[in-house]
Amino acid sequence: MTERISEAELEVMEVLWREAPLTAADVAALVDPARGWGAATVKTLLGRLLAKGALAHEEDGRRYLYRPVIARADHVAGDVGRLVDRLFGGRAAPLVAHLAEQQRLSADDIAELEALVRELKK
Amino acid sequence: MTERISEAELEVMEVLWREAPLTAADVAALVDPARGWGAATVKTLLGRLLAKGALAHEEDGRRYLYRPVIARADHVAGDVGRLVDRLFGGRAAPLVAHLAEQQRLSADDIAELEALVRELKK
DNA sequence: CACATACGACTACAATCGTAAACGAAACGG
DNA sequence: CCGTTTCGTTTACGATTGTAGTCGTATGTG
Repeated sequence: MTERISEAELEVMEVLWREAPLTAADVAALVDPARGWGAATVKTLLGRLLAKGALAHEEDGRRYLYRPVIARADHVAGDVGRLVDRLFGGRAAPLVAHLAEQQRLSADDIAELEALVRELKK
Repeated sequence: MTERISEAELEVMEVLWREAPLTAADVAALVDPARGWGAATVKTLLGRLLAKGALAHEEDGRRYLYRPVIARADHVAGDVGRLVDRLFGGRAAPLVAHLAEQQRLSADDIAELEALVRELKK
């Protein structure tokens, strides 16, 4: 469960977080076509994710139905946490400041942020 | 310049972003002791960073003085950008919301954020 | 029932990464 | 001047990652 999920593996997880359980063929059909993956590649990734404990499978006749074991939010938290530790000394505020500087915040985002801050202050 | 910098390599970059130029020995002496790296490991990493174009070196007698070619802010922007794309659909606001939910924002952070929002709104 | 097919398991293989050791040349110390 | 230390360069080697291919078997099809 503490195993890291690679970039390519994440693509597979995203599919299963969106909808599960699915067969390998289903997953292959649903991954971003831009990846250009064949069925074999998806099968490899499913196998690795099983080994990592990120997925579980239940038998359905002669094939498997895959479902996520870890929640997306948990994965995201781990990834974000590592980034914050690595680049921002473990503090979140500097990350927000960075986002602001990079103009990655639209007017809507800022409005949203404002509401968020109001909420947090309570 | 567009080459990715790995986790271990980043440790070396951090030293040189803090102070440069430095010799390989200096860098080895300044990396986080928790890494437990020998001089050889640091030399490998410096070599790889040179190959990636993240560092440059100038001769100083028979050894080199290393200095960053890419700015820390640029690296951070790239890393954060990739994370935002990968996990938050390219939008920064959901990341901030995530940080809030994870209680990764202290009271001070929130105050800082508030000031930031006020600034952004102008 | 024979054969094509669909599946999962196993194998492959180059690139990157983490972590060094080996080697060769230059320089310093005595 | 000769051995020792110091550098940078080259080589090493297992783990992970990206991207499949192969193989054996269960299955559906005619």
